[in-house]
Amino acid sequence: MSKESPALKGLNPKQQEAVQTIDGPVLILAGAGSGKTRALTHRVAYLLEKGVAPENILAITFTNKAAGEIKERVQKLIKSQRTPLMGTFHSLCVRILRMNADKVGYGKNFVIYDSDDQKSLVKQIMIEKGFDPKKTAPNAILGRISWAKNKMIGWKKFKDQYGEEDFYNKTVTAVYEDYQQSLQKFNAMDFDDLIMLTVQLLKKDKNTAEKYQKLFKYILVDEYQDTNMSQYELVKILSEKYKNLFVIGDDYQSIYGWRNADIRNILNFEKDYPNAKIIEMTQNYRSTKKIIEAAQHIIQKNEDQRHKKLWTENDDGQTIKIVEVANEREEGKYVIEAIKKSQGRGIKLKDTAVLYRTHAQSRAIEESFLKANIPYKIIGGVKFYERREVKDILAYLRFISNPEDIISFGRVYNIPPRKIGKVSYNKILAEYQKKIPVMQVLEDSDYPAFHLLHALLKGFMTKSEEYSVTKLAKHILDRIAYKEYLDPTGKSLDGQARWENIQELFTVTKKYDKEKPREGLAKFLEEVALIQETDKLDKGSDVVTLMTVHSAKGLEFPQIFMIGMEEHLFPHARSIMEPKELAEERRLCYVGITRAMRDLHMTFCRQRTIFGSSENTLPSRFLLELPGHLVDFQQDTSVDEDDIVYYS
DNA sequence: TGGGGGACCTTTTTT
DNA sequence: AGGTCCCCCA
Repeated sequence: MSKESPALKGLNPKQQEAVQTIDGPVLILAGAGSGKTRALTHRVAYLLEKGVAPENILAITFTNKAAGEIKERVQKLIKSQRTPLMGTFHSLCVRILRMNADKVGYGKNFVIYDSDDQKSLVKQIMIEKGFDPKKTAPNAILGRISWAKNKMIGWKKFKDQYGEEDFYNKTVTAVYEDYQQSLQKFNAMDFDDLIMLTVQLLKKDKNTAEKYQKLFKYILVDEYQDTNMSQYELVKILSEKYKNLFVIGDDYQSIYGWRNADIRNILNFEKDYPNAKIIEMTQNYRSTKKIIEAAQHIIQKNEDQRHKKLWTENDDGQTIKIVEVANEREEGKYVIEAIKKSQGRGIKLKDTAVLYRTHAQSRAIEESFLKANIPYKIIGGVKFYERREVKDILAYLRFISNPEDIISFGRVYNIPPRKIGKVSYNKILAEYQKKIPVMQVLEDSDYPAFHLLHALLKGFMTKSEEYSVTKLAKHILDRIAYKEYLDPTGKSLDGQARWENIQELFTVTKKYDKEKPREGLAKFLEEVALIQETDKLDKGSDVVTLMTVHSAKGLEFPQIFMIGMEEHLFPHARSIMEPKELAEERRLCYVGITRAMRDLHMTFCRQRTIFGSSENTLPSRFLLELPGHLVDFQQDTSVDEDDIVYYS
């Protein structure tokens, strides 16, 4: 080990190899807790140390938070004025597209639609085209469109390939075309477009492609097992010139197949990049031997994986607690009691996370925490940026930023109520189809309510040229009397909470107040569109974290509770029929178990309330697979007094 | 026009 | 059980 190199300090031999192999394609198979982030960070530092210019390094991570952390840690290792470009696939693509929007037929101030916006647009199109959104779920259509985009199949190609198939595909074909053209007309992109359009751009325009290929001499991709085909293509094109491509991941932790991630990207890496170097990192630094062994038991049943064995020098540790309870309330009680006991052993609340398979489980467990007065935070669920009040104000800002955005207008026109109903809105929509801008329609109308709205919005647009984002947002709230709209009496708890959410939004807008007004607004809207829930997770406050297993990926906690370990819930009912999906549930379970450093509790209920009615349940097959010497089974026979339990 | 009330449908995971 | 959608009345 070179003493001079801080980038190589404190690494095991495998990690050192990963850091030092800088030329050509490299695949790191990094088991859970094997120091993946560490290897990535040190590799960036090592490149800088070797004199590679920061702008020639591109690091793609799964979340913006991960990017931020790596940035921070790199700076601790090596002092550099400029930092390499680090971010998610989506943020990288936005960056490229902002500079080249005209080349793909968009204006450079395009907006990004979230799933809500997508859904309203699809619904609108379905109705126009005479499809019944109740018969064919808009989400199903969107799922198919997303699938196509992830496979780089645009609407024309989709029409050629699937346009004549079954009714479902015919519907998708019809909607897809309109959907895509509407997006372009609105100057809006959905998440999948960001990647697809970037790849299309680079394929079409060799000069642009070459520019980025020359720029990104060293490319690093984290969580490679969760990349989809369009992302795979993007990476392939960008790395074509220098082929200094470093990917890191773990096929055991591939849990985004439903989002069209393709596990074959990691399984076939050396086929795609023939002289690739492959390094396995299998020493785990996170968990006890028992936890590792349990995880290994779960995962080894999967075929079609790169079989590797995780090992650790850590202690044996405690046995895993498996707990049977009567129902969700008892489950909550068990979790609370166990947490209280663990506090006695010096485990802090922030050292603990409760993981569940579905968001629907969060409500019951949340109630237990409320009742016990133990502070907690929930990651995900109804996300901050999807809350009604936040979306309302964002819709105003988005429409001001981009008056073509009729979906945002659809949110704005009658909030708060100003006597413009669906009928009037449809008139505007009809005019809009004839390519008359919304603002024009409002102005030309002889309906007074339209004039008022026009004046209001026009005023906002003028102010947006001179006001900072915060000032503009406050101005809007003030002018539309939003606070009064939320809570006319000032007494409802709900209204207060909503108003507080809006106040919280200002902590984000403030970051952009120093920018030029319009630019600050655009940047703010962009951050909001791409932010992730786990990005907000800060280690500061001493509270228990509640989240789905998916959200827990990449995190670790001394104490983990996996609740609802029941058949049909985990593995989920929707996955049981399909071996591929079942394999993914298994990997998800593996991810959950390997989040735990020392203590792991897994609970299951005999009965669970599903859609309001109580159903009998069976323990998860995953629990039954754990060998006896690793687990400590505990049956909680106490029941609520009015619960009668039948259990066979 | 919009709010209230009832029917009905929902729950997988999210950038 | 809870949210959403739709219809009808004021």
